[in-house]
Amino acid sequence: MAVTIRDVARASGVHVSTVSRTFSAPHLVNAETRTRVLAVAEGLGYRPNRAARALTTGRTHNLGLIVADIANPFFPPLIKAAQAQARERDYHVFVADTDEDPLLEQELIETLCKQVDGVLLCSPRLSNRVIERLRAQVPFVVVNRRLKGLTTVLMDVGQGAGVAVEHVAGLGHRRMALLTGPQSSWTSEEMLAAATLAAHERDVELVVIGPNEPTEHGGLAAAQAVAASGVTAVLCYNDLVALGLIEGLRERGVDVPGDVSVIGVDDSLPGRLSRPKLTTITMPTAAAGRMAVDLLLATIAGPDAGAPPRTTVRLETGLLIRESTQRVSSS
Amino acid sequence: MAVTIRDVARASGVHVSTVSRTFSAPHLVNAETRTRVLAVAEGLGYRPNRAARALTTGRTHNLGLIVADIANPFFPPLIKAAQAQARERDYHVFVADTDEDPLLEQELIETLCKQVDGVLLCSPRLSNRVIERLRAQVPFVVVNRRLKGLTTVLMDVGQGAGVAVEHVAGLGHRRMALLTGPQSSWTSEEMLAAATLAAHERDVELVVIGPNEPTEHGGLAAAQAVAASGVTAVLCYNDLVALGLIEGLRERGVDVPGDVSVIGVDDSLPGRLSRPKLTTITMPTAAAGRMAVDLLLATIAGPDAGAPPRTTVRLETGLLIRESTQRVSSS
DNA sequence: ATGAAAGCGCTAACAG
DNA sequence: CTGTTAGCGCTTTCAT
Repeated sequence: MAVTIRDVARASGVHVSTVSRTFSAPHLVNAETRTRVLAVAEGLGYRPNRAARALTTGRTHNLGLIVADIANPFFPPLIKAAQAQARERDYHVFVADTDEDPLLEQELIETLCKQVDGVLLCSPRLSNRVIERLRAQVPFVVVNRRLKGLTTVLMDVGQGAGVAVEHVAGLGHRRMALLTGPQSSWTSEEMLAAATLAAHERDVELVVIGPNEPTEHGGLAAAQAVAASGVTAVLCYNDLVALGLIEGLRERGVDVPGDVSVIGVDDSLPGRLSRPKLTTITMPTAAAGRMAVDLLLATIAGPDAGAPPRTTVRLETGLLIRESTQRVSSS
Repeated sequence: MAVTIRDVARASGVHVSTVSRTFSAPHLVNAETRTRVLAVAEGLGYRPNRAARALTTGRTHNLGLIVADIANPFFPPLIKAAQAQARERDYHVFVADTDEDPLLEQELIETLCKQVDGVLLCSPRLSNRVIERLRAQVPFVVVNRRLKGLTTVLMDVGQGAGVAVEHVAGLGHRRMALLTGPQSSWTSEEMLAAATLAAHERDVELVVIGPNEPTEHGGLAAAQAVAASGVTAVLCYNDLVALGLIEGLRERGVDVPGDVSVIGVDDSLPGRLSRPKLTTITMPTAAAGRMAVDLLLATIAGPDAGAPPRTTVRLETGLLIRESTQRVSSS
C-alpha cells in the first residue's frame, strides 16, 4: 500500500492528527514541528488521499464536466480552459461525453455526483424537469442554456448574430438565410430571434432553413435548399455547418464568397484553416469555461461565502470578418 | 447529506452489511431480501458512494487520462473513445491537460494517482526516468511512445509514412521534404526513419526540415524553407502543420497541389474540411483509446487475471488520398 | 443467509 | 500546540 498519514506520524514522532493539521491547517501547528513533519512526508513521498479526506470533509475537490460531444470542435477549448482553471483551484475534473443522449447524461450525473462537489453542464440536452430534480443532489452550473433559478453562463450569440446581419446588410445583401441548429438548442433560438429582429430593422429578407444537424453533414444537406432559396448570404448555426454548406454549394457550382457570403459561429480551428477563411461569430469559450468553474466553486462554497447564489453571466461575442463574406455582386 | 447505506438498511429492516452485499455480492444474499433491499434503495434514490468504497476495496473505479493539449484536434477523438470505453466498464475518467509541460504532467500524475486505479499517458513529454519512477505508484498505459517494460499502444505511423512516400514516388515526385515535429516526439522519429528508408528504396531524395511546432504556425513558419528547398512534395508531422504549410505556400504563390503535393497525418476534422482536402495518414485514434483503456484495466486486474503484463500493441495506419497530392507537373 | 465488529485514511471536535 | 477520540460510508472477516 501507499504511504499514509500514519507512516508519516510514526516516522516524525508525532500523532496523526498533527500530521493532518500540518496539511489542512498549517497555522495551527508549531513551525518547528511543521517543517519536520513536512520534511518527513516529503522524504516518504507522502500524498494525502483525497478520497479519504472527502469522506470526512464532504468535499471531494473534484468537478464533473459534462458535454454532448467531446469531438465537436466547439468543446475542446472550453474543456481545456475549465480544466486548467480547476487545477489552479486545486480541483480535478471528470470529463464525460453524453453522445447527445439525455438518458446517458442523467445516468452520468447521478453516478458522478457522489464523487464531485459540483457539475458543469455544457449545452445540456436534458429536460428542464430532470435538471430541476437533479440539482437537489449536486450543485450545477449550466453553460449555454437558459434555466430559471440556476447559475448560468451564456455566450451572447444573439448579439453576435445581430452584428452579423448588420455586416451582411452593409455589404448590400437584401436576402439572407439562417441555418438553424438542433430543435432544443438555446443558441439556435437566440440566433433566430436576434437575426429576425436585425433583419427587420435593416430591411433584409430572412429565410429560415432548419433544423439542421450541427455538423458539416448538416450544412452539406442544406446546400440544396440554400441554392434554391436565392439568398446571397447565409448565417449558419456553427462553423461546421458553414463549412459543410460551402462544400455543398461548391459542388453545385456556387462560389463562396463570390455568389454567396457565408458566416459561421464558434471561430473553431477548422474555420480558421479552411479556404476561404470563414467569417465567424467568435464565442468566448475559454472565458466561459473559466467563468463557469469559478461560479461553480462559488456555489459550492455556499452563500455564506458571499457569492451570489444564482447568477446569469452573459459573455460578449464578436464578429470576425475574414474571407467568406463580401459585397454583393452587382449583377 | 445524501442517502447512505445505513438509511437503506434501516428502511428495509436489515443490517448494513446485508445492504452492502446486495450491491457488491448479490449472490450471497437471499433472493427475497435482495429484491426488497433493491426496491427500498431505488425508492430512496440510494447511490453507493464510490469514494467510500474505494477506501476499503482499494479500487476507485476511476482512471486518469493525461494529454498534452486537449485543444489539439488529434486528442478529442481519443479522449472521447477512451471515456466511452471506460464508462462501458463502469469507470469514470479524469481528464487533464499538461499544456506540454513535463513538470505539470508529473505533478498531475502524483496528485491524481491516489484517486485512480490507473493512468493513460498520451504522447507524454516526461522523461523516461521520471516515468520509470512514477510507475511504482500507479499502473500506466502509454499511447504513442515506446517505453521499455511498459504496456504501450502505438499507432504505426511509420508504416503510413512508408506508404505515403510510395504514393508520392508513384506520382513521379523525385524530391520531397519531411517536416518533423517536436524533438521528443516518438511519432516524429518513426516517420523520419520510415520515410528515409522508403525514399531510399524508391530513389527519392528526402529533405528533412525541422523540428517544427506541431501546429499550423509550425507549418506556416516552415513554408519559406520548403519553398526554397525546391521539393515537389512534403510529408508533414500532422494535419495542422500541413494546413499551415499550404497556407504559407499559397502566400508565396506556390499552389497546392499544382506545384507542391502535401500530406498530413491524423485525418483530423480541419484537414477534412479544408480546401484542397488534405491527403493524410489516418491514425486509429478511437481504436487506440479503447484499446488503451482495456489494456489499462487488464493491468489493474493484475497478472492473475490472465492478462499479459506488458504488451506493445501496434495499430495500423492508412493513407487517405484526397486532393492535396497529385502527379508531378511535367515542367 | 445475516449480523457484529473492525478498519480503510483522514479530519474534527475536545481535552489537556 | 498536540494528543485523544469519534466517526465519514462502505466492505469484509468472523460469528451466529
